[in-house]
Amino acid sequence: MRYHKIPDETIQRLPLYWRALRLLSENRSHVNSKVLAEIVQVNPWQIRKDLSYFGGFGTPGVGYDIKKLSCQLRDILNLKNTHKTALVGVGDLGSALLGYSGFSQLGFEIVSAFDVSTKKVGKIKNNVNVEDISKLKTLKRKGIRLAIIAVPVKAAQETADKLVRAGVVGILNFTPSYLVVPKTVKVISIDIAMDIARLPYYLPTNRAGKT
Amino acid sequence: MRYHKIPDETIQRLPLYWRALRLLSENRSHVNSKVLAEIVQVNPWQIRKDLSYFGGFGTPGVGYDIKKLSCQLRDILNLKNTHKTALVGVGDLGSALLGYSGFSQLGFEIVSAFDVSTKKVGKIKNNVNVEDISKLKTLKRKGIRLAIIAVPVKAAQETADKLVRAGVVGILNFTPSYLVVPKTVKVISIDIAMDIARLPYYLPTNRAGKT
DNA sequence: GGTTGTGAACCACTTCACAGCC
DNA sequence: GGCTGTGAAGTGGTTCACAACC
Repeated sequence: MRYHKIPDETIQRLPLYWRALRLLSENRSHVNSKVLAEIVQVNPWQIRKDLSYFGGFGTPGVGYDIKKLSCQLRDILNLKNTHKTALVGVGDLGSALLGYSGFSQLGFEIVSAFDVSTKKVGKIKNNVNVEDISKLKTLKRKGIRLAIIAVPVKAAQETADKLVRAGVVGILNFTPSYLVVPKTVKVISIDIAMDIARLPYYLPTNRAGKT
Repeated sequence: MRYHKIPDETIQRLPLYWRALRLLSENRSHVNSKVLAEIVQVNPWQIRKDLSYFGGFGTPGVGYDIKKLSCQLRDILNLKNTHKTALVGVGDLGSALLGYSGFSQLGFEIVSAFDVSTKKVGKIKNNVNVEDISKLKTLKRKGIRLAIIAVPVKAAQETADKLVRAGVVGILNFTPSYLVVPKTVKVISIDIAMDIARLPYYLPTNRAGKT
């Protein structure tokens, strides 16, 4: 019954559990679903169900061994070894991402950066040398299989195509466009503008609009 | 039947429709659900259902008037007038957000920025004066009701509390923490790290793990 | 003929409830 | 007694199919 028809929603919650466990591990050795549930703001049975998709990690009457569960989640999420990552587009957003500690904490290491601007190529940012976009082909040789796209919208698909040709199998897309890629390549899109755009909907106004 | 029990998922899709319509409006005056569906990568009947929650905007046999629908979506999403917004935390991320054109395109205007660091206070970034965090109280007087939190995790809840006290009713939270706020305040959290963390799960490996 | 709008059917995730285990 | 793991029930968003309309 393992690894079979697991809801995407479950996969989305696993990192939350994992992060909570990391914090908990500083103070205690065990946790039950009720306590964990409160931290990540979901129901206890949701957590138990999620974890049960991958097998029983807990002990009835006791709860979950934090160290052990943490390790197993890390394994499931495939975060055990560090992932060398390339960044394409070193503009405002790209630069911010280069300095973003969240990546390294999760085991991502931006080892390569690319841009089209001759102004940026050759510069060194956060210990990473910015290369010309034409050097993308070298990714395969370097064993880099993950990439972050932080280029202007119009260049997004083209960049994705190049990355796929360079052997990239996972893409973090920060542009607001749907990328067409082979089924073997996984794209996760982060579209900040679209998240932001729905905030005003929920604000108190003269309208009746509410959930 | 208007404004009653509308799925959150629908609200999340409306901005996508809106953006697609903006692009389409440059070339044509009408669009049907099939074409729009292809652009935003959802099913035609999903679009029709979503729109039907708010009333009939289309014409059978013809489709949707792009200008009209666009305008109506903007109205539903409450994006008609610009929203003055405050930014708290002018670090890497905060700075990137200050230069982010996505905000202004949606009608958000960052008119005020705050930080605790004496190094940053007093500086001017992207035409915005960085003030000391203690000046947050002035938001109410200035009529600013939206805020972006881009501070370190530990300061997140404290910042949220201050913002609520200063009359803020909508918060964009870029920190990885659950914010406790009154029910009248809407928080939208953007947790980049958690989106990123699930990418490796989908990568082809020795494991059997797949959806 | 083409397309919308929508009640009904469907399906997938969530929630429940309890057997099983410590 | 306390807590997990899970089949079964419930719920709500998605998909369908077709009547209504241009």
